[in-house]
Amino acid sequence: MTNNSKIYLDSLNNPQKKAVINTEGSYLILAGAGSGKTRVLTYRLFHLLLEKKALIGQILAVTFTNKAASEMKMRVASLLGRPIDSMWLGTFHSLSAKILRNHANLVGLKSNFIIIDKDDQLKIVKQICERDQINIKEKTPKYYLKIIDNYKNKSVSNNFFIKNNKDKDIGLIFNKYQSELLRLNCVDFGDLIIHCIRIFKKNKEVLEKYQNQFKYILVDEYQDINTVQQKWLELLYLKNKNICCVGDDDQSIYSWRGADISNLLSFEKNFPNSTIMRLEQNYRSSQNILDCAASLIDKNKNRYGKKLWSEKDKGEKIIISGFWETKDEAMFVSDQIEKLLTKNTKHSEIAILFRVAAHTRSFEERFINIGLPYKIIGGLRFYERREIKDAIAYLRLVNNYSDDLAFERIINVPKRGIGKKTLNKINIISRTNNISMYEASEIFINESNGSNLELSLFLNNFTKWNKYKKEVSHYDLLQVILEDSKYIQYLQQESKLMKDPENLTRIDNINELIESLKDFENLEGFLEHVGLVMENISNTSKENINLMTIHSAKGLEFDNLFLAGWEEGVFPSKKSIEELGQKGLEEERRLAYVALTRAKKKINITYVNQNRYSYASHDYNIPSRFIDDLPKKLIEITDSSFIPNNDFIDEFVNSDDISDEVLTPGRKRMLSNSSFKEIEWNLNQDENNEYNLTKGQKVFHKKYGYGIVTFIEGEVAEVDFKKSSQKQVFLKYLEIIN
DNA sequence: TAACAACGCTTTTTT
DNA sequence: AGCGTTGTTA
Repeated sequence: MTNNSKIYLDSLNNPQKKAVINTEGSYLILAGAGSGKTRVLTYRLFHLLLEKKALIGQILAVTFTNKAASEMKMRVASLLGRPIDSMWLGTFHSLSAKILRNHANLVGLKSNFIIIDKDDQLKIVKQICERDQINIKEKTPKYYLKIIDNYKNKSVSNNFFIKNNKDKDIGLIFNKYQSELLRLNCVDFGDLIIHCIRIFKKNKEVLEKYQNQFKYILVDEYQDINTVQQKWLELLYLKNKNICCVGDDDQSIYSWRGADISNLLSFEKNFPNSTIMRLEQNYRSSQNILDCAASLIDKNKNRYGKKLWSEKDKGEKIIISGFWETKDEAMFVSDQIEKLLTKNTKHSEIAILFRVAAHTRSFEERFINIGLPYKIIGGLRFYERREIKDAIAYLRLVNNYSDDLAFERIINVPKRGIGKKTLNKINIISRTNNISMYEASEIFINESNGSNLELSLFLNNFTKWNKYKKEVSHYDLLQVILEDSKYIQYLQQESKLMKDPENLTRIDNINELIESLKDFENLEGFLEHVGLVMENISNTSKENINLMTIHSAKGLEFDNLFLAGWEEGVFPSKKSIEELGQKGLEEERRLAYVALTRAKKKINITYVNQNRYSYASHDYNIPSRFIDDLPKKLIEITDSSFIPNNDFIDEFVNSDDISDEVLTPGRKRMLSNSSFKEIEWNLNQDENNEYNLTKGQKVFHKKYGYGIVTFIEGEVAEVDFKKSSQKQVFLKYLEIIN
């Protein structure tokens, strides 16, 4: 190979180049945010192929999400100029599923096993509790499931689990849960990997086959892998011992899912003779943003430590704004966004990040009002919607009559008068004869001389659909099924009754599902995809503003970033701190670090004083401590609740009646909307005159709580607050307490 | 079996 | 406050 043909290496800096061309041995690449990690990974893959170190099928590349996998696949394919479909590139789960399908019999499964989701898992646990009469008052099925799931992130052995739990019920439930999964020919997410490891350990020849096949292993987001995944990697690595893991300890944000940074910290132990490399030049963010992020993450104690630097300009300060209510926050952000849009900023370069998925709501309302296009990434996942799961359950059952979980889901949807009693009888037949519910219901009908008309109609339909399956395309099949089963009719009826406005979109979702079916060659392919892909289908090429949680923003970047909900309790999450103390706080801080480092140019942070959860409206939130962690010189704070004359309010109060020019397009649209009502600004100065505040008066303040007035001048009072020091506050924000 | 009332829990993050 | 789950009744 001449140097000429490696021209692609010229676009890399030196550390990056080293990370690409050192192919033999074990490497840990500590890649800071925005340091070109993905680039290094794709180039490394490309390099391996170009240098003929390995064939496409001899590389194992593990990513964190399916999205990342398909993106990498695309990038490498375009560098290479040919498709790389035969590369083993995917998530731990999808790769494990692929392996497991080939050797399912070795762990007592059939190769057409079904991958179940949380709902199905929970259903099984519930059934077990019911059958064994386990009290679920104090410890709910959800709790048991959580323990099982957590355990499956940590260990491969079932026995260990039973031995180490004092709670007898958990051991019992765990055992029954596992045998129930086997009986139903199912696996949960954790099992996918665990079964693989079991196969590897018990069957040397299988393990060797894969060990020999995978000459090179690549792992992305290494900081977020759990103990079981680490074991999986170690087994496959042992033969060729070429592994390259890329990660950033500062961006580990999945400990609640079993991610264990100690994997990263003990890399040299797990993969002996390894080399650690660092990528510290940041190509993404302005210097100010980097400095802010650095000063924040510096507060964490448990970290490798690295210093990111950039050749970019200082850039703009981070703007921090506080509001009373969530709708004020949404309004401010949407106005800022409209300003950006008038400056020809692309929608796709704008993102709003949330700690909690549910908090997108007030923003959505606002965007719908003013007609801004947005999309929610992550959020309510498409495949988790009720109607989608129903439709898929029909498909699952047509595809495989012994899919009992699918059977139970749709046997009475839409209502066929087949309730608990009938179902119970079928269930008993199924269990005593060791047959599927579907077969059991055939027997049930024969025994009852076909008296259950609805049930026999249901079964007849399936016989019919099963025939269709061979004759028509899978998307036509779904259409037929949904009509024959009167499912569509049922949705239409529901939406007519207006019980739930959601029902209108349900039919749209079904249509979208039928459309997306066309992307798959056959039904089996689609069902495999659905089992593994928990992400939304994003077929919208339209320009949209991006709304998502910080977790799902991992790996992404945007010019303009809005970070909403930076309040104590929300972010850092109260729950996280309560459950894990200092550790929890550090993870929250890493999350904040991830959030900040998504931005290329500009960051707006917002917080809201009033508690977001109105059912507990007695508490008021204070700004996140993470705001205090940012260097004062690099930020600008505007808190409308304390400075009523700030720009934001001026602009709003005046803009409606003064000048058209200040009106953003969205605001115009909204004002022309008859149903729009102006937001009530709590700025009525006259009210304050009614306050007869005197020195020594007990008062309540929404932000600082209870206190005693020590001094009054004009509109401002000095108050000695119980929970805080002496503060100067506006009279109008004080409530008199008698 | 289905409809309705009562109750209690929610708001962390996802393959 | 609003949802889903459980219990009660027709």
